[in-house]
Amino acid sequence: MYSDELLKNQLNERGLRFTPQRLKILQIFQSLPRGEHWSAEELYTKLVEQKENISMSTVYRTLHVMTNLGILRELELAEDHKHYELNRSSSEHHHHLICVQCNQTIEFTEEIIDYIGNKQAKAMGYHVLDCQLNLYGICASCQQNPQ
Amino acid sequence: MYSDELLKNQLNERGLRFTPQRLKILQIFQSLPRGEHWSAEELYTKLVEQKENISMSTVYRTLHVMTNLGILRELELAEDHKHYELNRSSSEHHHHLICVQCNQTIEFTEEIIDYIGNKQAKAMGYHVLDCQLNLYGICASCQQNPQ
DNA sequence: TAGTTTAATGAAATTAATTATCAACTGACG
DNA sequence: CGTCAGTTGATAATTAATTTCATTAAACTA
Repeated sequence: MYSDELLKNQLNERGLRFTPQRLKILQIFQSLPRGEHWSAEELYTKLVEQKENISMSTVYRTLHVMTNLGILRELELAEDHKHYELNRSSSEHHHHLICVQCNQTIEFTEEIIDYIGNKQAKAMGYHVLDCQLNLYGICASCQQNPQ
Repeated sequence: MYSDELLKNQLNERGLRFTPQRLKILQIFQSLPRGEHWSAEELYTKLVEQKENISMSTVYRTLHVMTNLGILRELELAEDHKHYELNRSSSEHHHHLICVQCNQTIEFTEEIIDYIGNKQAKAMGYHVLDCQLNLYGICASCQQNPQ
């Protein structure tokens, strides 16, 4: 889990600033159940509900900053917009199986994938931020009811 | 490699039609070097160059159809739009390592990933169309020159 | 092979997500 | 406390992608 201090340090190390808006957004993601991912729009709606005055611009900017710090992961699943979720530790880290017909999305954990991914990336001199295996296919139900 | 007949059969099986536009677009992807991926815009430009009268709507529609048939793979890499490439056989199948700072993209092959992905998907009753491992990180060069 | 049906196409209008702009504000740091 | 530079909010602008609909043409059938 990210503490306020950890977020502050991570931002300041990069010359970025620790703001109430960024903290609030991180806290919302931390409060979500494991595996739940939100769009920018959904996050904004939640902020409005909570009477937080954070603009849509700031929402988008914060999502980018936190993704580039490796705090959040940006998911491109079936929908036509991005989703974000907390980038959890390896044992809680998961991947996605997506039906291209009905958009059903199933999460699964397979630690060997992360191990191999990290190994590959490090071999190329990369500092890894996120490792995503996306499997696209047709679910059992859609195979029986085509179209 | 896809023959005209194979494309026609695959389309007709699903109640879809074999059209000159779809064939032409498949042929273009088949002519690209391994690993080269194009956006809808780039494909359209190529078609205009070749004096093919295919509309942008048809380009988008064809890309979707072929992705859902498993003929093409839809990639969401560093750029802000999708890229497409031929979905090649497993030994030529590759994954992507992307620098979130400079957008450098490196391809790599790791057959074990595809093996595990297929196993997982089949265990859930899925018919697999594509398996994509995306690794996001910061390349060696960007680690030295932050920002 | 002509006739019927229904999917596909092209052109234009439209949508939705995301990004850019810029003046005002406020963290970080000395 | 004061300065500097990054951040914010409001709005405008952009861009990729989708929808609409009249027309065209594959696929199938008699």
